[in-house]
Amino acid sequence: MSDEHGPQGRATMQHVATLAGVSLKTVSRVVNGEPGVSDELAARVRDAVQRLGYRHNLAASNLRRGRRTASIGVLVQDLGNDYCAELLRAVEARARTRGVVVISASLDEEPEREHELVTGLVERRIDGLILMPATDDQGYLMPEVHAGLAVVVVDRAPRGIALDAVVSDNRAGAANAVRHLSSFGHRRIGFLGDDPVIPTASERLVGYREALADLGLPEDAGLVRTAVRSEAEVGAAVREMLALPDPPTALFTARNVLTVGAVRALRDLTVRHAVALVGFDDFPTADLLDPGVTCVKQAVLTEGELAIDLLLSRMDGHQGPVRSEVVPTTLVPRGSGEIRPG
Amino acid sequence: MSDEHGPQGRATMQHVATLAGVSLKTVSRVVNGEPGVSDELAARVRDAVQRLGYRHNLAASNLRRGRRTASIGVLVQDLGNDYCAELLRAVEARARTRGVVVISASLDEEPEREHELVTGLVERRIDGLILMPATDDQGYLMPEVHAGLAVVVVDRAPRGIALDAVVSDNRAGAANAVRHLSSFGHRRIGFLGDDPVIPTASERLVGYREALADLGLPEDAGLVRTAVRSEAEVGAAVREMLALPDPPTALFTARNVLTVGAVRALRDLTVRHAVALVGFDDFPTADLLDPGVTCVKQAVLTEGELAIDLLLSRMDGHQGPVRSEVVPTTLVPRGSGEIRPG
DNA sequence: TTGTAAGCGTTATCAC
DNA sequence: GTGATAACGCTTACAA
Repeated sequence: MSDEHGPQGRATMQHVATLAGVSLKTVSRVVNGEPGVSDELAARVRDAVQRLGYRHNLAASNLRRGRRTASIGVLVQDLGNDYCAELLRAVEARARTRGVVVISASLDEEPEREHELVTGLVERRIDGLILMPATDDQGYLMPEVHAGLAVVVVDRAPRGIALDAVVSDNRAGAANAVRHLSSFGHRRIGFLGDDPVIPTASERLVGYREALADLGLPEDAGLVRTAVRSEAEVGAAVREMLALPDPPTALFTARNVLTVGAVRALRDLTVRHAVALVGFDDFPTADLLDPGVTCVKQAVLTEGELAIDLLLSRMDGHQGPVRSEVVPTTLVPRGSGEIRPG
Repeated sequence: MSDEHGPQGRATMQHVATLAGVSLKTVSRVVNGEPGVSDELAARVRDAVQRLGYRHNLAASNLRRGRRTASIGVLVQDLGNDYCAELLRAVEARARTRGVVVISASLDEEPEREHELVTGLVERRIDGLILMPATDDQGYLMPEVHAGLAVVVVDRAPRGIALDAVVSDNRAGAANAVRHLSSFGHRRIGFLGDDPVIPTASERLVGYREALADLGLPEDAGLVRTAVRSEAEVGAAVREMLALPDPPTALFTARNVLTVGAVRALRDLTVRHAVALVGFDDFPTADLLDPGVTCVKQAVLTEGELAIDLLLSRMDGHQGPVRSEVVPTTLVPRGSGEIRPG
């Protein structure tokens, strides 16, 4: 509460020891709650700690102990995205119970950032890493894993290296969306997705195609738009697709941002009750829109919990072979996906 | 890429030096890009670094250098909330340009967690802290600030200590919402807000009351509901309020989660086009709902940038008096706030 | 250009 | 019980 020391710099154990009139080691014992210190000295030490505003220096402590830093990194594409934010929350909750702090950052699909951030985190000696990769090869992590870094990849399957992973069943989820639309009579279903270099985007496209093939529906190249990145771009894509001579009667959007953009476009075109829509990845107000937006919901909470559990087990020394969890999705019908062709 | 060392433990500079056949100091020079090392030795060192998978240990480096850790903490209420997530993104973007990593966590309005997390971060010797307080007194930060920790408080004014702060103009924003509704003929405007121990909640309530007084409208205790915490609770509150003998013709919800809950309730009651609604704090699909939801929008990006700029300036040694930024809000009319009384 | 010594704040070892 | 001393991995002086 007081200020025995200057406005700059922290008191060290030595300062505390001097003020308390004891040795450095005694302070260390008190601070670490080790037994074998008389009540009187312990009290003197605690008093000095208070007066100096002493705070234990974990960096120095870990350096000497050779212990872990009790910190993990979580690298996702965009902390502003609901999927990523929820994932982080799930990880954080579980990490806190272990006294582990979470260093998080967004990659924005930039491989460069992934490299930079991983380097920064490794130099800070994080104990574990949960990664939603922006690179198309995570082989560069090999030395880190070898040196004892625990790594779990989420949302996208790891490439170029065998790592524990947690992913949604993207193919099955996408295929299910198409089958759902087909069951309501649609035969011309448009696909709007991200750049297929992003594994989830390509998996969802594969699922779309598989379902079309299964259903005996022809694939029309004009109804497939990939590399649609933003809400603005998806609006233009929807407009173009619906202006085709033989337009689709239903749309499947492969990411939540694209779904919202498509809803906006359909509303502007006043066809929101005429063109069916199913989106991959849920979003908070999907049920409040008119019509409600039918979504393929990912079990984000489950994925986050699986990821942190896998990570913690590795951090605890688990040495077994790589584990891969594929988490099923659920289709939530809300109206937009149950519109019949006009 | 190779594994000269075991699956546990990291190579140190000494290992590199031995393998390269040079002194420890030479390795240090190469790793830190200091001049004055012959090309040949530098190459030998780099080769050894590669082979051993050596990574610079920032903790040890900082310990000796007495330098900063190039890390900051960001403690918000809920990383899943759009306001918090956007704030974090803004902070993160700016921090990255300075090589500063961000350790983030959610407090969920629990003072205990704030204390725990701050302690953990201080023990890790973060250079700065951006805090959305869950405590009603941040005086406990005094010794940390004194010891050189840079702190900026966001969203809620600091209490019990003078700190740099960035807050929305909650009173003016709330008052503006009420005036807006009044200008459309409403005289009975319901208030739904959080627990008034939360400063933003009480400020918004004050703004509501001030506007009523200014407009010469009577305040009806039955139209004011505080301590509404969740989406579920707000639904019940809306139902009760609208069941009153003399129900409100308009609602003002003081937080985005409550706004969404109110929209859901109004829809379920099939009065969404009959009862006006203005919400404090914008949310992503507010324009897509039917009617669009009129919101008092906070300049989150601006707030985040101001916060990190204030923090960085303190971290750079700025010693001036405490600065307090009050960021204006904007009312965005979208339909729900322009409904006239029935 | 390269290497040696000491020390950053802490803890482990082993004496007193 | 308590305290000297060395050491963790690194960088700053200062020599060579």
